[in-house]
Amino acid sequence: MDAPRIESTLVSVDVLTLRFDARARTVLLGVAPRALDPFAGEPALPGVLLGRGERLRDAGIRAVTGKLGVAERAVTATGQLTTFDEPSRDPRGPTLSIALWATVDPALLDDGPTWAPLDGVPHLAFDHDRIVADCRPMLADRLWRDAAFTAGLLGREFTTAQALDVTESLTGDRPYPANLGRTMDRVPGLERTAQHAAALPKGGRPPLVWRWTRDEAAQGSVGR
Amino acid sequence: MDAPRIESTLVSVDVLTLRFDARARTVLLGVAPRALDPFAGEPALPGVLLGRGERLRDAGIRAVTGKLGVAERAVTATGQLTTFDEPSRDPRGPTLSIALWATVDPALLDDGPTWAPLDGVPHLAFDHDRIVADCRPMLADRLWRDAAFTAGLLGREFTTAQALDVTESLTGDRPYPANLGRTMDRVPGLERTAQHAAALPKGGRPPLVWRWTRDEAAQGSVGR
DNA sequence: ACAATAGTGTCTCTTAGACATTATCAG
DNA sequence: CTGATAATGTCTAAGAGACACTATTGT
Repeated sequence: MDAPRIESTLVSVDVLTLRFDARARTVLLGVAPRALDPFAGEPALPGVLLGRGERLRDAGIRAVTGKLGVAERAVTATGQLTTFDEPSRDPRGPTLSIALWATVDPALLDDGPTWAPLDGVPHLAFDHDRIVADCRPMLADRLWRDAAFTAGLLGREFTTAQALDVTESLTGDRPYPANLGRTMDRVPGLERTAQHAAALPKGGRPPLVWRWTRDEAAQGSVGR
Repeated sequence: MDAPRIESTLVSVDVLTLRFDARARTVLLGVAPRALDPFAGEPALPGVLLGRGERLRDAGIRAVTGKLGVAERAVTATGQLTTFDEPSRDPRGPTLSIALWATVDPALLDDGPTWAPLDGVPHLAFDHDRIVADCRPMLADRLWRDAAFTAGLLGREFTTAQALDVTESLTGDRPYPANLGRTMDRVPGLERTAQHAAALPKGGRPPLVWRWTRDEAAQGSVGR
């Protein structure tokens, strides 16, 4: 390697980990208290330094598994958001932060990490408040337009009611069911089945089931 | 700095530099033959290694001024696209490439660099063919939605005909003038004036002039 | 029957797309 | 006047948004 070393910039990967809590009917963001200084004990996005030759996706999974305690197989999809480059964003020295998103399957979760509702994320270490604020519209924009993201968040099968809940969590307002149904009808690879899920314990008409025809999970393109 | 050095990944910045050629009625991409190995002599996107603590925008300007010979004040706007992380994309070793866009004012250009029409970019060094292919839709998507990008490309004032040319170059098909006019009417900060520009030497009705009310150039947000 | 939840038909308004027509220049 | 270029009125189709109404459950 003939390239400079000392002068090269460090690269970290910070992950906005999303999980849909069907019972609470909201999308949660994974945050973990920092183990080390700086900001020891304060909540932060899970992040790691990118290893030499490491893929962004691999580093992201390393962050999510290591700092959130999520099993690797629970990570259903990942993708890239944007890069933050303020030299002073890390007190240890100039460090690039490449923000990624990841979706996890709630069924495969151990307990332990902290999950905060997307509205109501606590104050975070570093510039992570800004990262969350800047990236939130990008996440909302991905819903129903990025199949890997949507499938990763909602799972292989889901009901119309869950789709409504996720949409409300991400975009901030709840669509009319008929309109969301039309939107979903136009999503490639998503199919409206004739099945109905079980009704809620409180009663009410059982909701319809939607299913991905292709395997939309396990894509999570990073870097294209 | 307590962070690892040898193991840190190198970061380069590669710039898709766009310039509108009003006479040729197309958008051109700046490419420069590489001075050094690898790929010496082959055309490539202008790129530099990111310095420690350097902002992405500054590195991008360094690449454009250094490798394309464009004056710094000719760079009207810059922004971020996406990051490419294949470890083998640079034969010298694993190097991240953060793709940026930059727009330059054609009036402030020296000659020398090579400009290729967006359709008809030659084969480029490294994985730059793929970078161009992947980023082109992102550029088309920015037009009329990112005021800094659009103003950077078209300048402070421009005609409807030029807007049609730029749209055709970026998106691949030419909108109907009436429809593009309605699109532009809805762009915040863009105003339809009553002035007409000079007609072409060949004759024809003189086109209308559009003007940015706010100073939309010189924004070029990178990293937000 | 009633409360709770979900699905659907349909009306309106906005936007996108497509032309045909009209307007203004040089020669 | 003719050829060239540009602007605009308008028709149609598609999509977004908003409700009202119907359907299916548990108690």
